[in-house]
Amino acid sequence: MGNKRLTVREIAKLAEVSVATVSRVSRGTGQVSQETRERVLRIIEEYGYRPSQMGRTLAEQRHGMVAIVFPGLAGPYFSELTQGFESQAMEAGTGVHILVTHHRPDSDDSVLDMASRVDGIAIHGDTVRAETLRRVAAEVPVVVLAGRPMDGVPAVRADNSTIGELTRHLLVDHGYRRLAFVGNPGGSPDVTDRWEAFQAAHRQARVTAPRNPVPLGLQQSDGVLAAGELLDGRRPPRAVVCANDETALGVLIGALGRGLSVPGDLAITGFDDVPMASLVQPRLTTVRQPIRELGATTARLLISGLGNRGAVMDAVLATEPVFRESCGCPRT
Amino acid sequence: MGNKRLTVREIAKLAEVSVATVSRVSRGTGQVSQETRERVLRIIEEYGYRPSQMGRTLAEQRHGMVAIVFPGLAGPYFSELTQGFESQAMEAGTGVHILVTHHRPDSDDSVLDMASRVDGIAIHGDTVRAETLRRVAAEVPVVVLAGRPMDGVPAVRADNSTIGELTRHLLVDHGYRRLAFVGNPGGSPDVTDRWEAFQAAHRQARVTAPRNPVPLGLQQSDGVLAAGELLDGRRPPRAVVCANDETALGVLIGALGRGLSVPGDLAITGFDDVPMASLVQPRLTTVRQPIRELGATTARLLISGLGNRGAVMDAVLATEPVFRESCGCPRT
DNA sequence: AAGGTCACTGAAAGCGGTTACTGCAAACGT
DNA sequence: ACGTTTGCAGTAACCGCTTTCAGTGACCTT
Repeated sequence: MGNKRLTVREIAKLAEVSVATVSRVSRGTGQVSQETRERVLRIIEEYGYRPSQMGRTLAEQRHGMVAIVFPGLAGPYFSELTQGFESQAMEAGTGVHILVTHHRPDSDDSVLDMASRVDGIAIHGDTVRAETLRRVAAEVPVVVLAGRPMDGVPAVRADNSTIGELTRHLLVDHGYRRLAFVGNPGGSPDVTDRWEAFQAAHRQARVTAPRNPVPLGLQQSDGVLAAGELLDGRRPPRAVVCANDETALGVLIGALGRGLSVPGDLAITGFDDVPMASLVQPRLTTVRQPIRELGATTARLLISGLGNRGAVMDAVLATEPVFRESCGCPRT
Repeated sequence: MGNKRLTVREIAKLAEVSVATVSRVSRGTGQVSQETRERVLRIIEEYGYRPSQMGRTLAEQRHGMVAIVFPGLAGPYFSELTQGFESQAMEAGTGVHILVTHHRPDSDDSVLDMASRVDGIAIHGDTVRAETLRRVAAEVPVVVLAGRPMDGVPAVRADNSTIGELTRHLLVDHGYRRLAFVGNPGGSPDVTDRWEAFQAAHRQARVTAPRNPVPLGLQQSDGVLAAGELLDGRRPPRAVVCANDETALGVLIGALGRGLSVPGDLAITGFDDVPMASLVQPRLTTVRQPIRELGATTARLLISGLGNRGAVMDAVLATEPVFRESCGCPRT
């Protein structure tokens, strides 16, 4: 186990050729006679030689690898995002390095460090400080994922304003009053946008919006916590607009567990349209966001951007409201 | 953006010293006079020089990086695992590369490729073929995570047999008959173990076990699907033993959505004791598994094993049953 | 038959660091 | 006063691979 690997030179010696020829054979470039090629291949096969990536990287001046930086990876959102990103990277023959910050304060260092291990970095909104973002962008191409473009760093994001349509639907079409918003606007640019769209919809409908959101995280357990906070209080809301589906599902579980009827006693909406959203009872009204496409677009922009600068600077992907039963609409 | 980085030689020229001195200053080794050190540091600061990781790697013959290979990363399990692994790696000053296979057939290549980019690899059970595992282990230290040791490759795992205690509890203490098992034993060594412990408990209690499990994945949505399959059939089970908490929560949601009472009409148990397990209503009876510790132990074993061979070969972490209300026990 | 083309192969120069070894001057010991 | 230690800095040899450039026959052309 862990035997030291053979190098080109050793293989070259064994095959009685020069290192140049071994390199040509192993990467299939240049011309090598049929006979020599076979001899070298036999030796490579026999000794299980695989060229060292670090040697290759150093010589080629490229890593064949990009990184994607996340705050955390719980929940289906990041899973989908990664898949979209990876599938696209794979097509370009590029590896993907996933870096999770877990909101650690020293994670900015890791990101900086990463800059000299990859050819490009996609950074999820609000995972590193602006200063760090600039320094990283000075070394390698960077794309902001689910955030706003900044200092010439392009961004890819989804249209969060659609949550305003959902809010309008609850206020106007269903006539609900006293809505609550679950999500921490300070936590990510996405949630900031959504909270603002929620407020804007209230203004348009001339209904007073709640002064504060319920500033919790984006996981299902946060939704359950939010349900406790909202429903055990003395003036529970009539409807809850959640920053994402996970928290909406948490609120739903919390409400059902308390014997409440959804949407009868409490209407609930989410954002993302994860698989669970259409599986629960009642099915969740939400906003469909092309998460996988978001990841794929980011990867494309990042990888193509490695060559040519100054293409798309701010890709905003369309989203659409999905009306199901959790808001009070009849099943169609 | 993306300017080419400065090299040691350029910094050396700017600071009017040799590359050796720059290297000594930047890594804080060897002796350098106060005066020279300050001059070099000033230049480094001024030009924002950061030594290239790949140059360093090549010279030092170590990457300062280990990898962890997962089948996917949906759900809290992998999130916890990663955190445990990373926190431990961080203490050792080692970076972590996360590789997600998504069950792609060509992912074995990525894993092999990874072998020349890191100093060690932790591979989650059943994510790569045995043959691949051997080849990787021939190049770098490898630890199997949540799987069995193999061909001299050490493993770290949790004691899955405790699910047998839970099964016994349902059969004997509660006297339930007609249990179902949700999980695909072919999907991972963990589920294999759990399915076997489930069957063994039936034999011990002299109750006929169901012939087949409900072979679905480990995500919450799979649990909802399982609920559909089990509860809409003509002989629904009295209790469901799920391979993990996520599916158990899915089954719970499915059952509640159908207007069933849990545990009155259907008892449910899980495995993992994720945060949600104690938040839902009724709270979930499950097996507590030290997921974070599992990750941490794996990292420790992997990183320490880089130096000395032949230490622990099979670490089995203890687990314990957690009896709450979803199995039918009264709330304590 | 001389000159040119072509296919193949090897020697050597990097890529960006680290570090063993060497050199030099100043300080020290006897 | 002379040899020795000590502190500091530079030269050059790697680390594993790619690639340019040059060299060598064999084969064509006129």
